[in-house]
Amino acid sequence: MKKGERRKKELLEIAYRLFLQKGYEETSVDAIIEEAGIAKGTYYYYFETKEQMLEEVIGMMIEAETEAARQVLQSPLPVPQKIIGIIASLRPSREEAPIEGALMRPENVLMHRKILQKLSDAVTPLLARAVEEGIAQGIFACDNIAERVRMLLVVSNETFDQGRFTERDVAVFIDMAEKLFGAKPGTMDFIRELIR
Amino acid sequence: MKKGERRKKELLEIAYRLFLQKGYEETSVDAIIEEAGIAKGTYYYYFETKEQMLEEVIGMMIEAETEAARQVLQSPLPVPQKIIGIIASLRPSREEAPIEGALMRPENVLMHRKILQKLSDAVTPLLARAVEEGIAQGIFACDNIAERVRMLLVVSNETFDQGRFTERDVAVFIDMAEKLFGAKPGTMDFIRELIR
Amino acid sequence: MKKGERRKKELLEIAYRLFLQKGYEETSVDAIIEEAGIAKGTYYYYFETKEQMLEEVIGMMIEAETEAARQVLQSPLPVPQKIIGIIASLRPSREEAPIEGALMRPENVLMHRKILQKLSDAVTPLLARAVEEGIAQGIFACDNIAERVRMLLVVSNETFDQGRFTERDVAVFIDMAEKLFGAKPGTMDFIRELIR
Amino acid sequence: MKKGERRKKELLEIAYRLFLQKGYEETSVDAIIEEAGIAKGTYYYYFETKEQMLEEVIGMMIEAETEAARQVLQSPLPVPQKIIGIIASLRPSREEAPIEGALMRPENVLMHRKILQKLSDAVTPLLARAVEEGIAQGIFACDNIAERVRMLLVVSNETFDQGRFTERDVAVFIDMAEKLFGAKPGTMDFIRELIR
DNA sequence: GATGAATGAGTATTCATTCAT
DNA sequence: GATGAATGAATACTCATTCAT
Repeated sequence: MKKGERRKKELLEIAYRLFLQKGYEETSVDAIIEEAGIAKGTYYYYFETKEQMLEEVIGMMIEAETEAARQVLQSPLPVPQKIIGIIASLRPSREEAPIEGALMRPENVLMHRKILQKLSDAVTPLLARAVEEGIAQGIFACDNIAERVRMLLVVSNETFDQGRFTERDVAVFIDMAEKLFGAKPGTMDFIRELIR
Repeated sequence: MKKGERRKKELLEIAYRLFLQKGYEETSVDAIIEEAGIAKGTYYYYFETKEQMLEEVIGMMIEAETEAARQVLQSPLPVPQKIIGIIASLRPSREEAPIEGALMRPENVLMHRKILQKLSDAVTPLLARAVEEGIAQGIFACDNIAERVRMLLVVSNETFDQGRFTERDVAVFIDMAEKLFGAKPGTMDFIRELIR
Repeated sequence: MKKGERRKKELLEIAYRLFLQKGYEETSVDAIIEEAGIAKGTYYYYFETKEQMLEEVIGMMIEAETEAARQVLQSPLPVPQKIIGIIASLRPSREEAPIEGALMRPENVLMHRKILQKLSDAVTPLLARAVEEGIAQGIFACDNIAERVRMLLVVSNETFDQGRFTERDVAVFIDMAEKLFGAKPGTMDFIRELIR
Repeated sequence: MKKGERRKKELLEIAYRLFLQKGYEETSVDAIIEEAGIAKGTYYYYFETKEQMLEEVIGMMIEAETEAARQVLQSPLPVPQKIIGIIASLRPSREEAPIEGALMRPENVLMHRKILQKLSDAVTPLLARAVEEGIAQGIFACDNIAERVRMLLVVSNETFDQGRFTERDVAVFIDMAEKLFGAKPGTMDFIRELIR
């Protein structure tokens, strides 16, 4: 990696952190360059606009997430665990940036949305493959796989991202996940442990 | 209603329209007062801050929506139709403000989110009552009603608000709705017509 | 004149002075507001953009110049004196703002050009009327009056605005002016005194 | 011509084109180097500042124009045709850079002015020689030749550069040109064809 | 109730220039 | 000869909010 590229990645990481902490709109270019200890011009040497930087930040994140998902997919875990594992890994705020609130705070809605959409697009085919695997193994039985996967993602995001969910939410989620994929009751019960 | 109140409501309606058209952040106080034909001072006589106005705009909307939902609930429709009817009425952009895109556009994500959350809070108990009715009638069979209702709302919003959904999305949605509430297959098939 | 209007005119005058001193492009909004002792917002309360302000500055100037020209036209001076008097009054840098160089300096070329064009448009009909008067009196004899007037204006501007002209320039100018309007040699000789 | 010089001339030509297209101020160094496919540093290896480059661009142009004028002067054309020919050749936008508008556009006023001034300085002596020739041939009869030549140049520039002139402008121009040099009426009538 | 003049901190972006390699 | 990363002062413009009248 060349000098310029390293610098750029460094900037992306700083920006990512600031975006999460204060929100994209609320993070000024000034704040970013101060944090990075560079001049205004240097910033604009690497990024054409602030928005373009956001795209790159998101792109970087997506790449990392999907890579992680690919790993899970290739692991020897049982299919249901794979699926839930991948879904669980999609919450960057948990592992990477343990900043309370983070993506769910109103200032971040825009970024959150963008990330979710792209992440969903990238991860859906991976999850679909896992479901097919499950069907082949007789664990699942369903059609319209991609649509079901996407629906599960949506519910998962909305239910768990807020950080505010009850045991009953989990119970319903499990019930729904099983029924979505036509699994036997109890197949997904392990989620209960996972989430706690 | 006194003169001042009327004026205030008028302002709220103008603001609501502008917020939908251009997004909350992108709508300046200047734009609002110009549209309303009033002076800056007058605006701040009625609203402490622009954000407070947003809250009131949302409040006004919620009230209208829940009132509509209450109407549906008291109607003599079959329970499944009631439920779907209420959910369908939650999309303000369709009936109230026929502005294409509107709430789903990125500028509106913030407002969208706020509205959805509050709307969901307000409407969930109404929907829950409908589900209970359905259980009493033997059409549904499930526990954790509130959680299930909320999940359905989430999926509905995410799936249909974007305006971009396929027949397969609808099929999966129907399947899921039936299973969520423990209804017999086919109970919710009427949705297919409704949505077309 | 209301409070706001007075303020606006004051700003226009300050800006005019600064534009002449430093050139339009080189005069920042910051410089103007500092000189005027007002806040950024106040400036933009009165002017939508800096360029719009330039238009207004120019408009103000044109108005003053043409008014002066009208005065000369109504005076009891001999026609040739009227014409030359009006042309002479068109050089704002001389009487109004005795700033050396001023309009002719490269930074001001743009403004200069704009002013000259508009001034020329406004003053040409006045001068044309004077020429017609001269024709009626048998002093002049020519056709295409407007075109001749405009040509005289052009030459006058280019020759005398630079401030660097010789006696021979004056002699040629006089000769040309006489011939342009078909006057007898010597009719315009008084210019020699005027310019010195 | 050495490698370095060739490169420099190439840069000057690119810059000249860009300056005409977008104006000097509006053409950034970045734009120039991108077009030329060189690095920032290389640019500053050849030119100390952007303004100095402008001077060189203009110098290059002047040289080309005066060379053309010299050619006309040595040609066997009748004197009036020589003079008008030279004047006509001074409009670079016509022959050299067929960019509509070009020099007359407000962004270019500065460069235009600089060019005109220098061009005028360089060409005046050549034109003066032509006039002297005309006097020797008995076609012209006048004094203060240099001043008259310069005045003609000024009028020509202002009248024809804008592209917007009427037949009457041409008529007045011809009349004035003849009188300026003391030529017989009709001597310059050929201009009418030339311009059409 | 209503006005509108005034505020000023804040924003993203531009660009000629430098210099170590 | 040539590179390209780095600079930082400068710029026009926005906008929610205040307050004396």
